[in-house]
Amino acid sequence: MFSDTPAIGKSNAALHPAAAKRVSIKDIARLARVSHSTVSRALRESPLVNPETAEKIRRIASDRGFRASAVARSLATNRTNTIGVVVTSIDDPFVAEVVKGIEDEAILHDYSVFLANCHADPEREMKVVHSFEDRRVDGIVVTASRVGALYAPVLERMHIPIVLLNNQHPSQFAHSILIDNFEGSRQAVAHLVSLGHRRIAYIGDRFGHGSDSERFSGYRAALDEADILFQPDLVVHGDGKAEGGRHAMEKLLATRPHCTAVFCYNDMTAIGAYKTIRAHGLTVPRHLSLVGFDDLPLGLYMDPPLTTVRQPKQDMGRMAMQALLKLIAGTGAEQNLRVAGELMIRQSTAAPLEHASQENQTCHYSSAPKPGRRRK
Amino acid sequence: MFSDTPAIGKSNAALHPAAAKRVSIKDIARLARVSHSTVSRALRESPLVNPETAEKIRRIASDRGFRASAVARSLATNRTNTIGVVVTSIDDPFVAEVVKGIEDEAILHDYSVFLANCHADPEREMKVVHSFEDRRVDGIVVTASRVGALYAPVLERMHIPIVLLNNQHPSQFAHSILIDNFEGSRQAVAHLVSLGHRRIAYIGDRFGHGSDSERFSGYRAALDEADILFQPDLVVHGDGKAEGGRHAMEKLLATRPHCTAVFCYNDMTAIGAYKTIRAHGLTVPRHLSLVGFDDLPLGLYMDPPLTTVRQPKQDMGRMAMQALLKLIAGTGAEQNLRVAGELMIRQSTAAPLEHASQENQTCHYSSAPKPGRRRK
DNA sequence: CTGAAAGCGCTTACAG
DNA sequence: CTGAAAGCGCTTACAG
Repeated sequence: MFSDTPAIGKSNAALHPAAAKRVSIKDIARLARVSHSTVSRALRESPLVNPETAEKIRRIASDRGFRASAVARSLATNRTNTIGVVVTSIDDPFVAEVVKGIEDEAILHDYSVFLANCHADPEREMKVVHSFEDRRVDGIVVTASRVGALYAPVLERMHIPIVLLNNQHPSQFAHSILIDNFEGSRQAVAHLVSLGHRRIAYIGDRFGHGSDSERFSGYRAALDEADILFQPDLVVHGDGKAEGGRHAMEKLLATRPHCTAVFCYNDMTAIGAYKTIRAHGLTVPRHLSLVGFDDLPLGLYMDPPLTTVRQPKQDMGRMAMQALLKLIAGTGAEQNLRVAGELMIRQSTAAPLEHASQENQTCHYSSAPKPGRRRK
Repeated sequence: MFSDTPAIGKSNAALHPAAAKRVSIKDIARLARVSHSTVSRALRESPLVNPETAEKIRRIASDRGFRASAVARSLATNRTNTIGVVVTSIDDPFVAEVVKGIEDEAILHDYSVFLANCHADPEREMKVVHSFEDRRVDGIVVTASRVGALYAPVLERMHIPIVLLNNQHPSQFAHSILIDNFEGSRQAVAHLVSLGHRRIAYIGDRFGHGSDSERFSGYRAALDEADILFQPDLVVHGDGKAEGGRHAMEKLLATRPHCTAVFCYNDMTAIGAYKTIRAHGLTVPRHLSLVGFDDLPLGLYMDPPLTTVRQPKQDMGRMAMQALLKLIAGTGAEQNLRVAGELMIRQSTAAPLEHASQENQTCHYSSAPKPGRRRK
């Protein structure tokens, strides 16, 4: 029989000269002398096919290095087993860990992930989401979205579940994973209070940007709990990056009396603060205690290692994927998951100098200082 | 006409109850009273369609939020406009930057990128590559491949172009982008020599692992050029990570006489070395000069900032994508691109102490020390 | 400039 | 357990 020869590929190779002919399910069918339906079943481990036939088919397929086309399957099943992840920038250590969590979870469930940068540009973010729609991904996760709830109308017609991770747009969205900024910050500052600090500064992100206001609220709350008067001049703003932290710290060092501790919007801000502190010949934590937020690997290598609020980035990534999986399965409810941070106490925080030896470097604004420490 | 009503979606919605009916090219055709062929052409901006008709079709499509299925198109065209990137781990600052370069270049050419971790496990690496094959990606780039040339036979039948970036398998492969390890290391060490150092240590990766031997050769070459006798006890091995750097540095500090400078396999190794050096009450670069390799962002935040050999990671990513594009277009030649590193001189390197003030911390092994400096 | 037709490579009721 | 048939949503010669 002619149709039996190992010669593979139809004459349409002429149509796409560049593309090498790939063996298809039909080729395997011909070789195994069965219908392509049977091949399809055998390859998918359907119980509907005779075990011996199935084995034979699989052997032939494997011998030929045959791999069924996921794109053809997707067209037939209306599922791609694919998700899209849009990130601000992949070369951001925070994002990288989140993506790792997503990918690890995705692969467990036989999903592949598309990755796209949007450079924190809302327009690009929408563009990327649309390109994912074109690809018919089964779900999308967006980290640090700048669009957030504005998606709602677009999503309506897209029919693709989306979950937002640390949405930076100030509005609610049906499905999201969010770090508990308030509680994380409150604990960080409470830690400083418990060490005896009373003049505690806050270096925020750009004013009202991102999670700045939530973290600021946590800072305020901790102060209130300790009956420490809030001092507006102890609040300055950076830009969420080292550069901003450097400048903000300069401002802080220029105001008298000095603070004895600084809670930073995030680790990168703290990294910048270190630099300024060193430049002034001061030492952490001897002269100044420093706390960050995020727990980037970087903080571990600082001298001294940075006390910070850990965001379980990888877990958050996994959670996002799991939420997506539920939504895809149709068993997902609307929800905004709040993830707890964890205070990682390292060597950048200690009791203030004045505590150990009454130095004159700082003086008290707040009346009636509480007894040294305060424990929960 | 019945077929004219805006009612969209065929009755097959019953088959996939979960999947919401999507509007297809046929629905648009019905609304525009043209054939779906014409819709296809109009949407693809084919000159073969009447401008007015095209405009009308596009308007209708856009009103309905219609987005043509890339998967259907892929099946028809035998191109997915998709590439796969396999990385050891995405939460590695080196990898992240490379991926960014790839993605930026990909998006320019309307390509989407699949990302997959392989955890430096050759088996997983092959698995991931096969999953990419299933997805019919047009090309694949593998960073720090552990399989390398072993791919050859598999690739033969896969018919998917692959380019390797910093292949870690000690063998040649048709298409690769590689940093010039030898020359980068040679320059790094020559820099130390030029500062007056003569007892220069090398902390490698695990012996013979990765690019260790190439970087070691560069070290040797620089020594030879300066007529410095190679001292085996000045070569120790870490693991390419901070932990290994710490231990290796301990070993180095335990051998007498001390070295005055250390060239590290990479930045992470150097980061570990910093820690040990500080722990011994010594200071960089006063007591010891330190040079890394890679130029991770991290190095900038060290105290002092780390002198290192920069790998143009993003550029290398772009180059990999460009090479892939050529291969896909069929205009690619076999080639192994060597990329030049760049010595970034920062504050972790300086003249040795003995130079400034003859201290007794080190003594010379090599006979006939050359006159202090040596410039090219 | 337009439409009818064939085809891409699978899946899956349907009928043996 | 198996095969023939229809369909997934596009593209693209082919013939007007």
